[in-house]
Amino acid sequence: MAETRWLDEHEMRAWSGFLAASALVNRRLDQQLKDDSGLSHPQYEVLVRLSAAPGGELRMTELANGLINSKSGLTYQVTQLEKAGLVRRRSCPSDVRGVFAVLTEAGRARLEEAAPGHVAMVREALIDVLTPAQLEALADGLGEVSRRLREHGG
Amino acid sequence: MAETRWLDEHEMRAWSGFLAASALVNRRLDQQLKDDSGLSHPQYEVLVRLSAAPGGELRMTELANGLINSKSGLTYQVTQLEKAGLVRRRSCPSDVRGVFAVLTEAGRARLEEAAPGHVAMVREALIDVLTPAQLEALADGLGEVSRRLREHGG
DNA sequence: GGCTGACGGTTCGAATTTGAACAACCCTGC
DNA sequence: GCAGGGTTGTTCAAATTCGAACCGTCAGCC
Repeated sequence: MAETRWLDEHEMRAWSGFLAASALVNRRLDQQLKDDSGLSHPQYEVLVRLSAAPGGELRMTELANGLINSKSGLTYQVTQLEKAGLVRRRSCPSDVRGVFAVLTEAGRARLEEAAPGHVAMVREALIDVLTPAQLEALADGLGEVSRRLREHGG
Repeated sequence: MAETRWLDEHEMRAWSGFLAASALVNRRLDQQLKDDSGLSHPQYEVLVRLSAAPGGELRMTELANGLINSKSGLTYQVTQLEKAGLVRRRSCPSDVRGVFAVLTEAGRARLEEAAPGHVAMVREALIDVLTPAQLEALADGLGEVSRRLREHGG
């Protein structure tokens, strides 16, 4: 193995900033969502994805891909959402194994109710803190970072 | 309440990039650390902070501040590290309530063993993917973001 | 001295997460 | 047809997380 290239001061600053911001923003968002509308951040994410999908439904696998948690974590969250009546399961006609998660009316309503507060918090915690240049650097840089991790890791 | 200012396309790109990168990088790091040296990311963080502190020891509260997890989470992790012999607890002489977490020799050794692989992964996943300009924007922008969240939230 | 309020760390129960194991199913090539 | 290999979603046990409650202690103040 090659000699270790340690992080210089610049790199270290970026790394710890990223690490801290990542943890703090996530925590703050989860807090806000739970207090404001009784949804966890993972649950909110599921609802958002479903609402953006045609017909308000997605296969479990598609939902898990590029999402925060593992397959089993998704099963759990969808079950929770189903108990709350915000989502229901529908089996796929062309593939018996397949399962669609479908956004219910109540789910869409709940999402629309939660969205404004969520967006406001996203602005307050992250977006409105950054300069336009930083915003663009973040979009480009972190976009590339996640693209690579997605490819390389499944 | 004011009209909701939704995210425009630029802002949305930055936000989802941040969200995805945050989750993916964290997951990848945890994976690498666990496979490579049997430490979780939170545990590694604790060791790093201790090793950087004078005397290799810190009060629990100081350790919890600006760290990823809650007080009780820290208690748990320190207990785990103590079981593994990488850290030990020492009560504070001037304040009976206080507890120091002290890095043991084994702990320092384990950290030195784990560090190169960890840094390599940090580079691969994040640092080396970014341009110098992006790196600086990240350091400045996210630094400010976490500073504010720390102040405003405890 | 004794009261009051804040602090430091742990304990507790409940919720969530993960990877591995599993069962059922699809598809391809023969 | 039908064996083999990869998918799909769930189940399971174990680990981790959090917040709230808690106990002992400190500091200021009368």
